[in-house]
Amino acid sequence: MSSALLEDLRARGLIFQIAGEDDLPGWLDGGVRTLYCGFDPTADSLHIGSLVPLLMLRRFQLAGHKPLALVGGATGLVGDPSFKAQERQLNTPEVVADWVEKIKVQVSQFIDFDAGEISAEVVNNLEWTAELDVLSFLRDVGKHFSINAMIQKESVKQRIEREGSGISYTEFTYMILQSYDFAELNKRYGCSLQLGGSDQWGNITGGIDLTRRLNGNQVFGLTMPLITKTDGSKFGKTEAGTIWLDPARTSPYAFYQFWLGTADADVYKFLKYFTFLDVTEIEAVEQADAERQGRPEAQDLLAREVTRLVHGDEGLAAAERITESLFSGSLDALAEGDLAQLRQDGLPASTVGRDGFPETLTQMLTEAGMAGSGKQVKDALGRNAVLVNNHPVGFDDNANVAGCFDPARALFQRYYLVKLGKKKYHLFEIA
RNA sequence: GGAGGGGUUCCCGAGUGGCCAAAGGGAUCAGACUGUAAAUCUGACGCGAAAGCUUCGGUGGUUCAAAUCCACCCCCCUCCA
Repeated sequence: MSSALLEDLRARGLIFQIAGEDDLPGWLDGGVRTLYCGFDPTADSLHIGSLVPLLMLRRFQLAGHKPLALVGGATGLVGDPSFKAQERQLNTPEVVADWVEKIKVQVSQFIDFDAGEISAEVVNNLEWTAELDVLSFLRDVGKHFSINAMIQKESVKQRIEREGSGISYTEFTYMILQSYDFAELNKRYGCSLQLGGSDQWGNITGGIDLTRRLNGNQVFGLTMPLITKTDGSKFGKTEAGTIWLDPARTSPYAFYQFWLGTADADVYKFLKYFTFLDVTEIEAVEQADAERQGRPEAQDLLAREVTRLVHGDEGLAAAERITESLFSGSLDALAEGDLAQLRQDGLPASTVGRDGFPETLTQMLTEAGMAGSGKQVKDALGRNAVLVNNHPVGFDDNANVAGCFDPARALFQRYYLVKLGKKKYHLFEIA
């Protein structure tokens, strides 16, 4: 392997499989190459599961190649069955079109559009599929696919074999659509490499075959490993749900906290996956952490780097301000402006009128989103896990909301910082 | 179209007339221990502060009593045509 980029990716553990392995290094070293990775609009925002491929596009661009980010306006209408246990619910074309626009914007922040020859581009596969008619599709594209081969694909096998589920013709066709994308991008842009998660292997090799048949060109595929956690739980989900890239869905603060909570067993691996720090640098951090007893520094580094990548310096600053105030500073140190700032920065907060108090604290905290149900608040109250401006409140105080939010306890006459459990904070401004 | 199997609380999965808000596991939440980590242990886990209220694909019915029985309907899977 001669390409320095591939060496680096290999060292980061970012390469799972390569199609065309023998020729890929030479091809990459031979000049500016065009590559793509697709993102289907399954929501109005991507989540951190798409982060590795997004950063991957950037890694290639930094290495001197031209990245195309494909937003699946067409494939998003069909639904990818790869390794999915169940058939997916179809969204309306209007909804998908709306999501496409949002995801275009999101994807764009990771790649450079003003880089001359290697400027990135965003493309939408609806462009070349919208007016494709069924008969042409069947005759010109479908003819190249063998059902016998398709049902052998691991990605749809469980849907075909597993009792209790099934696969519609629609989803089964997804692979052909994606394959067609590759062939089309090859024709239009000379694109010859597709990146994707390891679950995309089948779709990618399908595209490679089709491109060879349709255009007579050799093209490549590269997949990244599925991101796993040592403890076996699913990456990217937390108590609060999915970690989104959209700050309106997951605040920079929550985002930062997510990375900060990475397990030791995963953190060095994640540094390699999710940051642009040198592998040697990451290894040095690991070494230093191992030699020092106690709290490692890697999580801080990871949280900082990734938050900056996704939310910029401002987002990072906001996240750090909140974290600093809540977890290391004392409340007394907070100035009035700080509290307003925390709220602005994305600390969960709400405004309640003093005469608008609900009957019970359980209601109040549940409504604020601090717990899923009153039972959970009740449990926390019973264990002294609820603090209002650092004063513990117990189950006896449940019906005494006004007492819990005693004006004498307020910060600056109106702020109450409520802590439930070890990590959940909510700022109440009592008007 | 025919035959068979199945739809249970977030997920998996028991439960075949009362002892069922429904076993068990997972996930999740809280506590202890810690490093805002992991592992472990403890508690909670339909909703409700409580009284109580609402669940077992849907609708009706039988019964003092149904997730469990009956009828019809919807959906999924397997095999046959």
